[in-house]
Amino acid sequence: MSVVTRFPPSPTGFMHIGNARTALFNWLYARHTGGTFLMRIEDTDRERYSKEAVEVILDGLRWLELDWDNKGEIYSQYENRQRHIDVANELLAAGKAYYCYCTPEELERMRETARAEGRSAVYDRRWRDRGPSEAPEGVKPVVRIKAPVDGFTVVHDKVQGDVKVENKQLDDFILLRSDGTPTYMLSVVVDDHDMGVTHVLRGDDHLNNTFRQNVIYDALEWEKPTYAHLPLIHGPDGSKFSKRHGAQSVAEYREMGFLPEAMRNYLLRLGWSHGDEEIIPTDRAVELFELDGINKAAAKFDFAKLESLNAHYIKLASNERLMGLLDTEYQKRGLKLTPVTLKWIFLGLDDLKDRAKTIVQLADEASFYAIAPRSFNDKAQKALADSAEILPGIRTLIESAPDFSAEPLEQAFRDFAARQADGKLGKVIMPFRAALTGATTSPPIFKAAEIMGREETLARMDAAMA
RNA sequence: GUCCCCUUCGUCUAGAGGCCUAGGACACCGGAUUUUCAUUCCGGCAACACGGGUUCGACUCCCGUAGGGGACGCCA
Repeated sequence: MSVVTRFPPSPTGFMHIGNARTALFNWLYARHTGGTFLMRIEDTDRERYSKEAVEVILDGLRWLELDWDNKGEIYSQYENRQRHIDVANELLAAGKAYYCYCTPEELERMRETARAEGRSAVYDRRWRDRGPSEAPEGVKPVVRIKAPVDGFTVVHDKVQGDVKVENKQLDDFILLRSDGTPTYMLSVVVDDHDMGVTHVLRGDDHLNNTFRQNVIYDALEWEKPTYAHLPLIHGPDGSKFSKRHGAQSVAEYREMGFLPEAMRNYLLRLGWSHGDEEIIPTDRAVELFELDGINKAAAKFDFAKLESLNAHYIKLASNERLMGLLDTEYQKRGLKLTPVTLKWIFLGLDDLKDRAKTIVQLADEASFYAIAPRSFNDKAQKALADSAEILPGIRTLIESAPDFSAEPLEQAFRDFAARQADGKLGKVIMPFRAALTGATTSPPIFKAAEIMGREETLARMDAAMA
């Protein structure tokens, strides 16, 4: 039987990093097995629903390059609501579900009692065996399922193993609300069944729900999917990953200059492993991804490791792609690139990309090509001042160099340093670097000079000396 | 409170009873390379939560304790 997985986010307005990993795992498993990866939006909560919120999720998925099948169609839980209602009515007709006329106040009291008595099940099943003839006037009932009262239920989970819970911990939960709309618990089961989902990979926080969902599967005599509950991602301090830990949504990571393939590699290794392999590009991940490589314990998010992976993938990225990324980054900054500066950056990229951990950093480091320094930082000023007396000599060097390319230029500087600066290379190179970039750190400076050419180099030198 | 899950270096993890003197990666510290900063390369520091069992032998199996997390909605 072919594998069918699914990713069912609710449109909350942003794509949480944990959800992104869930999507990745579902996608990988489908791709690995040659199965199908489906997309469904859990949009039954109409108050929260908006088209924009859905788009945000889809954008996140597209950015991560996790494509879904079924010709790109997206299932809508809301659109299937009639089917969910029909199923509930079937259960009602079969005597496997019943109307419950409890008021919210009654329920609240039951909750208090349950808690006081140290029970986890809340509802006391008072309407389970009463007929609708006893129904109070004017109360709209909910539909509840008849869950097993005795014994225990076991969930066979691919990650957590066999998890056993006593049935008395569960109560007769709601299928249809008093306004007739289906609850999440019912809808997931029906949709998963109708979509032919064979493997449910989702966050650990759903493990408890699984017991309830299985009650529905059993009542309907449907075959249950294979479950794999993924451990959660925690913040660096071990608590739930929240705003104060930094970026929560994939969109923010994109903003910060992370590459999607780096995100995928990092997220994959957060909770999944294959021996000692660390650098796992996506095609390799598809080849290797098995459920038994999933770890059971929650993992803490580590920005430093993400950055190091990102640096790795930046080095691998083509200069053409990097140019595109830089272009959008500079647009955000309102910095306009001319055909000339564009070319300079492109030529400088081989040196630049070895140094950056993020696209944002890359843009920072490349920006001296785009704009001549308008000011000099403290260290640069000092370098310029310390070498004030030999600045004219450096200028002449630039002006008269017979071959304005990196190596001969460097040789000329070395010779000059030997003659005019007691052999101290730094004394001539640092002010030169400062003049060209406005800073005392930069990519190899003679290469940069070669790229910008004699004219620009001279102009910057003059500006620095002014 | 009740139920469920988890626990190896600071972090992500390898480890399926002897292969473990517990391995790798990131971070950190040192060194080499280098015109700067990086990169790269070499080296170092650093962990089986605790207590009981089982076994000839336990990081690996069992029980308990502690700590962490999750779930207990007419939300999803």
